[in-house]
Amino acid sequence: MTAALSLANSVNAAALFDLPRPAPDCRIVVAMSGGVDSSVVAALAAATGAEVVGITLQLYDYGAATARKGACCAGDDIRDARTVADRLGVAHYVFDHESAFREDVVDKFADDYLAGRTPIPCIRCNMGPKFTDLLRMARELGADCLATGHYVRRVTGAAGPELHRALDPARDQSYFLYGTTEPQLDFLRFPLGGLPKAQVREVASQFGLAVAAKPDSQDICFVPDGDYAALVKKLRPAGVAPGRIVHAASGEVLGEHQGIVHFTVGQRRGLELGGQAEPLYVVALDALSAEVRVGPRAMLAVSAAHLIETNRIGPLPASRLTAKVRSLAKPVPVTLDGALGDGTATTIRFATPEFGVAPGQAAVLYCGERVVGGGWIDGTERI
RNA sequence: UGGGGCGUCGCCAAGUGGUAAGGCAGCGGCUUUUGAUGCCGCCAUUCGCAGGUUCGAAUCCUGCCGCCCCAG
Repeated sequence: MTAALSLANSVNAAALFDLPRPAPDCRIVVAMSGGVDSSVVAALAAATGAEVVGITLQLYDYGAATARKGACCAGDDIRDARTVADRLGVAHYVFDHESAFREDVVDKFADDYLAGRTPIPCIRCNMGPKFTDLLRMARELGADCLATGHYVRRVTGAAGPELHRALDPARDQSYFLYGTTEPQLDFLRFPLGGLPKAQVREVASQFGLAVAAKPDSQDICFVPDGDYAALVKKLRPAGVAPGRIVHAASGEVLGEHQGIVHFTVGQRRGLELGGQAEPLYVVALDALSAEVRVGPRAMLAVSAAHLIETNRIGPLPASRLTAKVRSLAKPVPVTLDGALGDGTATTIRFATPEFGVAPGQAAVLYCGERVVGGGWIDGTERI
């Protein structure tokens, strides 16, 4: 009671879900990872008066991961989600999604690294398990929408729902969601996109949720100890081979390495190349020769990036396009060289050189606060 | 075993009598739902070894060891 009252003063729960009918007639499925954010979403959903069904996908079950802080969707986190659901008095289902997660996310993660790319499993997880599989389950359950704890906003524009950056730029997760299709977006809700994280934790406390003080998740959830290279080696023992470290400009062999999977374009540390006048960075990775090419920072500058499998959300603006090549970065001005969306390939050109653009990462396009789309970086044009 | 040069932190490298710069690498931390970058902090009681001179030496002297170059 108290919780609901004080909540009413700070947040209008119903407005956050943009429901098609009066709340009591609605069914909201909430994707519950076991963390604070999705737990608060569940609480807010319950506060609307709608029927709430929490779903947790069990994505992996590495024993070592269960006790790890910052993980999600396995072991303790599933128990946390259940505890929250019980507390809120809402239904909660756990689905074993390990094999699909492994196929859609983990295997591709390993293969990308072996190919000299730097994957972003979080984006693939959103595209597949969460926004395809879980979303289908929600529809099958007769839900009116699927709500998640992502910090991003769904705004209804003239041409339909749009995806916008979170109000709090420090929490914005739009980079990880550029692949959301318009039909998916139509069904999705992101109630936290307009709230600062501090307030989310506050709401969690107000509802008496045990996860209120739980640490934020970080790193790759399915890598138990942060040693992702070890996981790749475990999954693809034959694929990890040592090789040479070569200067990208002179061709001089500077050293050796224990596998291309340990590196990413733009990386400085871990090369163990002493005696240099200035720091050397990984400029390129060659999977065939197992060669790591390095050079001074200036060699990281690129003028353009080639994108594949692009997605577009909403209309493509004529100008004022910006792009992010990594999650934490200010969007920088770009121009688009080609079409965008429907899986086509395209090229973005940076107004000023961009540094450390790694193939396998994503480029996400914005027009102001709106996410216009994005794609996987397949290659770059050096300056 | 003739001549010349060099030997300072894992690497590069200042410092030539006054009590060990800096860079690279490494380590730790901050930041972070990818990988990175970045930022902050730490990192040689000791200068190839052994003696000597001096109030005081990495810096001067002697010997030894090691490496390099030119002569052979």
